[in-house]
Amino acid sequence: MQDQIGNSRTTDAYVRLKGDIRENRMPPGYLEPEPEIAARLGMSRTPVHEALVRLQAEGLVELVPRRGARVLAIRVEDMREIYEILGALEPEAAAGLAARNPSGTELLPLEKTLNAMSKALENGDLDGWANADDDFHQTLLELHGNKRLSAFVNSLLDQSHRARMVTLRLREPPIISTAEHKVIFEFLKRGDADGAREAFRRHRQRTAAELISILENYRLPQL
Amino acid sequence: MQDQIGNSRTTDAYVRLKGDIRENRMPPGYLEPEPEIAARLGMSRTPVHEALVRLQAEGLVELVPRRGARVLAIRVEDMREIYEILGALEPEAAAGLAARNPSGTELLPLEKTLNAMSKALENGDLDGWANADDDFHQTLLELHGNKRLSAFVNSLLDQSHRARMVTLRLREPPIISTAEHKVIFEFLKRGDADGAREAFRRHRQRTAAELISILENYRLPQL
DNA sequence: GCATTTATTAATGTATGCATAAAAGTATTT
DNA sequence: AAATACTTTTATGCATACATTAATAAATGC
Repeated sequence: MQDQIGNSRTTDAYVRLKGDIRENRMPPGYLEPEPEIAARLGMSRTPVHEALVRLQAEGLVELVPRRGARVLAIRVEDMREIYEILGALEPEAAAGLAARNPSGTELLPLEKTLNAMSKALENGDLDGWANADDDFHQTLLELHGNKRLSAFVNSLLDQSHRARMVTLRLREPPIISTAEHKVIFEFLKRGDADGAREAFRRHRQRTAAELISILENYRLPQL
Repeated sequence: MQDQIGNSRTTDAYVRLKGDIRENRMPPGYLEPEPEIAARLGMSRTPVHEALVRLQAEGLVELVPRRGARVLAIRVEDMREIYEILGALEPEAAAGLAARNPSGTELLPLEKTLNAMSKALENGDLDGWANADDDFHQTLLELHGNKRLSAFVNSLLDQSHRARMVTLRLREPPIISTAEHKVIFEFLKRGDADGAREAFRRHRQRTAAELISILENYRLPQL
């Protein structure tokens, strides 16, 4: 009696809960006991608990001793931590990728995300833009090939997803950001490691500063 | 009927298994079914399974469908991945710490690890040296304060621990390494961010090259 | 009416049972 | 003796039962 599509119940619970958190159906601060979640997902506590442990390891929820699982809010300090790490890792990855002079074919998946980004920007589709943005960063890391690096960055992007989505709506359309991605892409294509690194670093510094100043100006200590 | 010292059985299992892996009592490739582990640790399968899931998330074991948990070997590519990430993160952390001009008092715990390192080196105590080395890196990150960064680097150090211990015995005493740590410390004390970053970068580059060349020369594709 | 104590509820950690399914071992046939 | 089919063992995923203990509600004393 396995589940319809997915593999294990645990994975199913994990995916669904993560989606709920990502899309704010389970907003930050939301606290729900495991038995309730289990009932909601139509399974027993065991797989739910395992999924929650995974989500806790990824920093998305906190297991509160006798209360249940609480969806963690993202505070400004969290964003600082996350951007500091991204700012150290992603430029190096970009440089590494550029250094081995990737072919146009190899960079094709990355180019696709750029096109998606531009199109979404034209259409004023912010959600689409954010997805393409995530895709760009993930694809770049996959091309670079360091599995641990890409898994970790992915988890940081997951953690910050909600905050980025909120601030995206509190500012001008991401024209500069889109352009910066293109610049990074050009450096990669040209095989210019230092250029790619610096471009990425600037991009990260700018986005970090922007996001944090929005959080502070709008008095959003957490979301 | 809680356990003697520890908190939960799960944590107890986690700590013990991690220790077993770290100290090679469960060598790479070692495969053991969960019920057997549970019997060995004197508890039921549930907490053992949870502990194994945690260890799997940290990249120390692999859960093989109907066989049990296998201790993962560290291959050269893994070491490359790990050192690439450390090489990007640690120098930035050191620079960040230096940039805020830490006081001598604040750096005291770090200085202690340096002394321990020197002493261990004098006594030819390689295990002691390796512990002090780990302590230095961990302490530096704790001082820097980025929790996510320090947790992640810790997990990378855990993963590479065995490999580093083996190579440590296949080379000259770590005189240069010890000196490099002192140099990094001096830059931190002086509040020289760029100096600290570069010193750390050189340290990581050298140790990575050294370790990988040992693995290759001794034909140790995995350990 | 308020504080303190007691009783109740409810959530978690752990153990265990069960069904499923893969491995391993055995037997049968050729 | 080898290959195939069959049986047995065993490991896992999930469900569920139980004990412990925290949180809440109720009750008692002041």
